[in-house]
Amino acid sequence: MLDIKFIRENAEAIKEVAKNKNIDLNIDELLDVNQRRLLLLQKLEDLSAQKNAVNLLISNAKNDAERKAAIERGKIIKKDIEIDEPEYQKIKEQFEVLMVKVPNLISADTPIGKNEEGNVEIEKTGETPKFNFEVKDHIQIGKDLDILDLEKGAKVAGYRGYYVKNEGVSLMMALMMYALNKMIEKGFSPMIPPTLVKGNALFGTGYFKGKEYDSEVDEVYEVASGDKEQDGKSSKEKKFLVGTAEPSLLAYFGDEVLRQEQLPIKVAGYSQCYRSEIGSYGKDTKGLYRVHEFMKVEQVVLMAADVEESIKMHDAMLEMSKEIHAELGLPYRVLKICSGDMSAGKFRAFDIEAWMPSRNAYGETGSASNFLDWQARRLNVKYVDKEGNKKYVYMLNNTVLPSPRPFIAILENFQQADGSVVIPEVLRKWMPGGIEKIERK
RNA sequence: GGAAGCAUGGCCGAGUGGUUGAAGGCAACAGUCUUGAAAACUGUCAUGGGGAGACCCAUCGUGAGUUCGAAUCUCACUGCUUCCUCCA
Repeated sequence: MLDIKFIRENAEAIKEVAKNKNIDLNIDELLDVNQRRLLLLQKLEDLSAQKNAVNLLISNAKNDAERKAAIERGKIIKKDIEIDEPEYQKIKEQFEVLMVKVPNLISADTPIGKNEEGNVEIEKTGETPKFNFEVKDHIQIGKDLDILDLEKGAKVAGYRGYYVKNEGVSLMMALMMYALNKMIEKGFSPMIPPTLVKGNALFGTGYFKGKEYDSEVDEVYEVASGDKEQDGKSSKEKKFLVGTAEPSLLAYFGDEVLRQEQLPIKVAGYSQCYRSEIGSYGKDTKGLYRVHEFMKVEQVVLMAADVEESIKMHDAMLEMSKEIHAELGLPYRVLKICSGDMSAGKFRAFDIEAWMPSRNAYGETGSASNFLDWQARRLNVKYVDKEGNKKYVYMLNNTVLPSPRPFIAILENFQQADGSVVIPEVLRKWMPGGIEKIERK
């Protein structure tokens, strides 16, 4: 969300961003609705002022006649207010629906592009492996080593379901432990946040495109049955499954006023993640690449409102992802995300992609985003700066490691001629017995 | 499962129908004093919105209601706390 004053003063720039982000929004309509809203608001406020004046007359009346006359006048004003009030509510709602759609500006270095094809590769590191034997994909490797079972996954969980088994479990948990410990070393506080949350956490972070959840466009699961109240009835409060720890981690600070000395706040969350994958039915239908649930370590930062500093922090977070990929020995590349592939709230974003031999391509394994204060306005998270002013904090987030895709990359990149898979050295301390490779039984 | 209570500014906390947007304290900021700091003293200090401004409007968990007038009364909702009971 942006400030309406800012929108008014920068209408042309925002129109440009909306166009570049492929967001269907008429800024002129918003400004017009706002004009009408303000007109009505002024009228109502004027009536309220009259009413308040009459109230004062009543309490200071010298005699009964004076009092009675004032009371009568009060009643008339009240009627006028009751006529205009519903009209105002209506236009206010219209205004809010439009406001929520307004995109954040994009950084000067963000490439302009229509869609993901406009993303710009800014770095490519590591040798992609050459194999002198027939390369298998992670599905085959997983089956051969008895560490992955997709048939049973589909049987029990349906489309995109999966079971991880045996050393596969150790490997996946090792990835999570490694990522979490890495973040603790980097000064992030670890958290296990809730994954079943109220709508506001998802609205506040921008995962709902509108004010309310829309199952047609929002890639979020709504839980069908609410919580049970004390009286045994179902709660009316809707609950949702998060697609990342980010909403839970950021909403933790919702409606709070922090002190500048507390900033930056750095948190790393480990959570299960749920994605309905709406709108990607035909995509990546095989294997672990696109699944409905997985584990992930996510990092978020809340910091003082300084664009330059936030860009530095954003870059530093990307560096951590690069370090992790390098330590795992995965060839990777970094993309600068273009306007058309950026969601409404983002100011600047990178993806990191690891090499996946079976795809003969890089596949996304992480995404680092800088939202400036766009999320903080929705979540209402402020801080008091050194001069005593209240400002919205800046919020950034980045994938530290998701569980399935790096798992794919490891199986496929480190497969050996004998069918075994070598475990990256940094993960071995989390493997039972410290094993160096997963071998066929 | 039973019973009671609470929700006020960055924090704590007073306030039970009419200049209460709200006492007091803490924190913060500015100043005096000091070589500097601390202490002490003085002052400033809720948020959002409208207006060029004087100033005006809204907000005491949320929503509705009673009233000419609500932080204060009524109802619903949400959250929290305590006690008993039960279970680990």
